[in-house]
Order: sequence, then structure tokens, then C-alpha cells
Amino acid sequence: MSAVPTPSSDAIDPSDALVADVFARNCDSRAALETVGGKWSILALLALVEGDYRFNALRRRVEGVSEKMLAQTLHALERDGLVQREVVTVIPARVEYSLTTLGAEIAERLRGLTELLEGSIDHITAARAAYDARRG
Amino acid sequence: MSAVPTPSSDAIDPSDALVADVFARNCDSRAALETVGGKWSILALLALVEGDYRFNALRRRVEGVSEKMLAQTLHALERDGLVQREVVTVIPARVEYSLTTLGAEIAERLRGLTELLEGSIDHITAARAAYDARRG
DNA sequence: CGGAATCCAGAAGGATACTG
DNA sequence: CAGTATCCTTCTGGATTCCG
Repeated sequence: MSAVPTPSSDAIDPSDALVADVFARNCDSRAALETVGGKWSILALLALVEGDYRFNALRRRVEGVSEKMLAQTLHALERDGLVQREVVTVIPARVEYSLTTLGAEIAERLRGLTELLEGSIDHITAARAAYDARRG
Repeated sequence: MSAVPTPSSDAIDPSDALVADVFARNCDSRAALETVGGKWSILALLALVEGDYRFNALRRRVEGVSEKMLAQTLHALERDGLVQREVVTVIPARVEYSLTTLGAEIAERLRGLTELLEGSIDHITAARAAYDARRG
């Protein structure tokens, strides 16, 4: 391999001044990546691609998530501007969650990734079984 | 938004037979997604796009990862068939890590996602600051 | 219904030391 | 160099309860 612009030299795409390397310890990009990459964040974003959701509907959609974790996840996503939260003050309360423009872009990539994963699931499962057979 | 087959009614897109839903609790896809989405997995895969790496070189590239976590991460990725581990029995020992074909495909998507995130970092940071200003 | 707060078990993860 | 093993700390995350 090593078909790359020499990782040692910093020949990153010159048209894009912003390097903001995710490999750096205290990089904002890495923090953002962790927000998105979280166990439940991906599923929440993926669900919201289907359309808006209310809290408990989303909770039902994302099987296995606890109230606490969903709330926490949605807060983080809202904070980073990926999800919009709209409160309708009626009784009983009603809160709609939807993707922002940025959130939709990101979710789209995640969908691509997920589809690739789903399509490769047989391959992955086989590799896993083979590995476990070799070891323990 | 809501440009989708009505989430409230359960009219899942009939044109797309493959659901194999990541939303299901015990879905293999979800497990695979978690392997890939892990905090260090993304960074390891991203690094390996640049070329092969040896253990300690990779450790240096992915700032902040501990020996334990890197080893653990690489094991998981190898197990799922995303990373190949090649041992060269010399002294001192030498082990090369590289992406498999599947690993490369996945890493490519991750790179797209990361670049989008890096490009949006200003937006995200601003949203975050605004949110924190409103709340605590 | 939406969600904040508390409590607590268990998993994640880091530092260190030791082996091949 | 490339790990494994051990210990110990931190934090995730579930269950429960209460409030708007």
C-alpha cells in the first residue's frame, strides 16, 4: 500500500486550508466525530432520515435505547446543530425532532455506510466465525 | 423535511426489500456498526487508508490511544475482516496492519463523513456555543 | 407525554509491569 | 517491537422516581 501523499509530509489538499486533523488529540473534529459516532447517535440520525419523530416514537423506533440515553443523545445532536428540537406546548406535551440541513447531510453518509455494512454482513459474520474458530 | 414514506403509518418502502434493520435489537448489522463506530476504530481505519502501519507507528498516528485500546480495537477490526494482520517473525518482532478490501470500502465512507465533519466544524462549533449560551 | 434527577452496577479505558 | 496481564479509576448507561 502506502499510496498516499506521504503521511509524514503535510501535503494535505492545498485547496482546503482547514486541516483540523481528527488524529490530533484536542481536535474539534474528533469531538464532533465522537458525537456522531456514538452508539445511539447513528441510529437516531438514521431514524430521523425517515421523517420527524416525537420522543417516544423515536424511542420505539430505536429498539433498546433507554429514555436517558435517547434524551442525552438528542441533546448532544441538538447541541452540535444536527438535530432540531421543536416544542409544542400542549397537554400532553409534544416535542418534534427533525434533522437540520447539516444533520441530513451527515445522516445521508451514515446511511451509505450502514447499507454497505448491511450488504457485507454475510462476509463480516463469516470472517468473525473464522476468527473465533482460530482463537477463542 | 419528511421526504419519506410516512414514518407514522408503517408503510415501509416496498421497492426496497432489504430491511435487515439496524434498528432491531439483535441485529448483526448493528453489532457491525458498533465495531466500526467505536471511538478508536474510526481513527484506526482512517489512518490505515494512508497505508500500512506497524503497531507502534499506528499508536503514534492516532494520538491519545492507549496500547490496550489500540490492540483491542485492531483485534475487533481483524475479527470482522476489515483489517489484515501480517506477522513478520524477525527480532525484534514486526507486525504490519493493512485494510482488507471491505475495510478499504468502509474506510472510504468514513473518510467522506470525516471530511464533511471537518468542513462543517465552524458551523458545529457555532451551534455548540449558541446552545451552551442558552443553557448551561 | 416529555424529560430531569438520583442511584448504582458494570463496562470502558488508562497506567504499569512483564513476556516472547 | 508487539503485545498480554493486572490493577484501578472513570464513566456509561439502566431502573426508578418525580415534575411540567
